[in-house]
Amino acid sequence: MTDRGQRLELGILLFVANRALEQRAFDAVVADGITDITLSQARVAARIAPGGSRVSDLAAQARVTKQSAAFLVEQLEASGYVERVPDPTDGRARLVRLTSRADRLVRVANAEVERVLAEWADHVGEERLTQLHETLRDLREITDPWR
Amino acid sequence: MTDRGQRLELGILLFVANRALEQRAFDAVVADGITDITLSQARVAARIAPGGSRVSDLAAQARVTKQSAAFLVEQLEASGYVERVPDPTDGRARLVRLTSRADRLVRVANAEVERVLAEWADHVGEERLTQLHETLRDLREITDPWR
DNA sequence: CTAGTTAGACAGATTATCTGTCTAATATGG
DNA sequence: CCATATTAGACAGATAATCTGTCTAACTAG
Repeated sequence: MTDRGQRLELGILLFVANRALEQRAFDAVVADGITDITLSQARVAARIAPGGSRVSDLAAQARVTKQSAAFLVEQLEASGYVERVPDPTDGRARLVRLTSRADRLVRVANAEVERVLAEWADHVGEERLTQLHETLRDLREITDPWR
Repeated sequence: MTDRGQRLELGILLFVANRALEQRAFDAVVADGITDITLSQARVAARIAPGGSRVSDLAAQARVTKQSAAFLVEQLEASGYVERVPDPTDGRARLVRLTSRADRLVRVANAEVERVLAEWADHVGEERLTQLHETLRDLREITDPWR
């Protein structure tokens, strides 16, 4: 059974799992020879939508101020991983998009995430991992103001 | 069903849930009038074991270097939330312990976490929340080198 | 068309984090 | 018991990340 006292550790458990996944993906990227990106930059890059995202949205999703997000996007742009184009639907905004230079980065990171999830599935079973995912997806409805 | 593509978002989901919980707890502390602590400091403080923890252990659990952890502990000590005492079992080490000044902090944060978890249980059901917790606890065996 | 809001740029300061080095204490293997 | 290796944490210095506050241009709603 899971009593109240133990429940307080849920935050730690979420942190540990998230951090383990993130670190494995980032380490794989570095091991692949991609060393001109930091973990903070990668966190922002990982949140860029297929068609491009606004800095404000990235900031909201990464839970940092838009100034911080803009700073990281600036560096990603300098490294050539993203480009900023005017948003056709809003003259104030610019869309941040991944460039082709980011392809390898994305591929390597995703491959490692798949590998980690396979290990997780081995450990707790496919079904429980699926349940974990679905519960978190449902929780997002009340924990994430963005989307 | 949860296909492979969707699985890649698990990292984001873990992040969102963790961050939501952490932010709610921290906001509650600030709302209670406790403003002389930062989120980073609180993260370290939340990992101090009942009998005290070594800086090295806190660093490992918070996934930062021991220099970073030492820096945050130093500030927590200056604010009076923790004290450092020699570790009787190891002459090199010092144990970081919460002081009585931290009591209110801990109480307010824990109360808010309980509140958030009650909301989560309302949203996905007690059973699924319990499953979430148990799956994450099992995953910790392979994702957390510490403990 | 006016008032309010939003996107992002700019400036400046603070906070958090890292790498590298050092000393003292502990643990280990012969 | 001693030599060696490891560990805990302090110290120094540099860098990275983050924040608050302000400003302009562009959108939105009444």
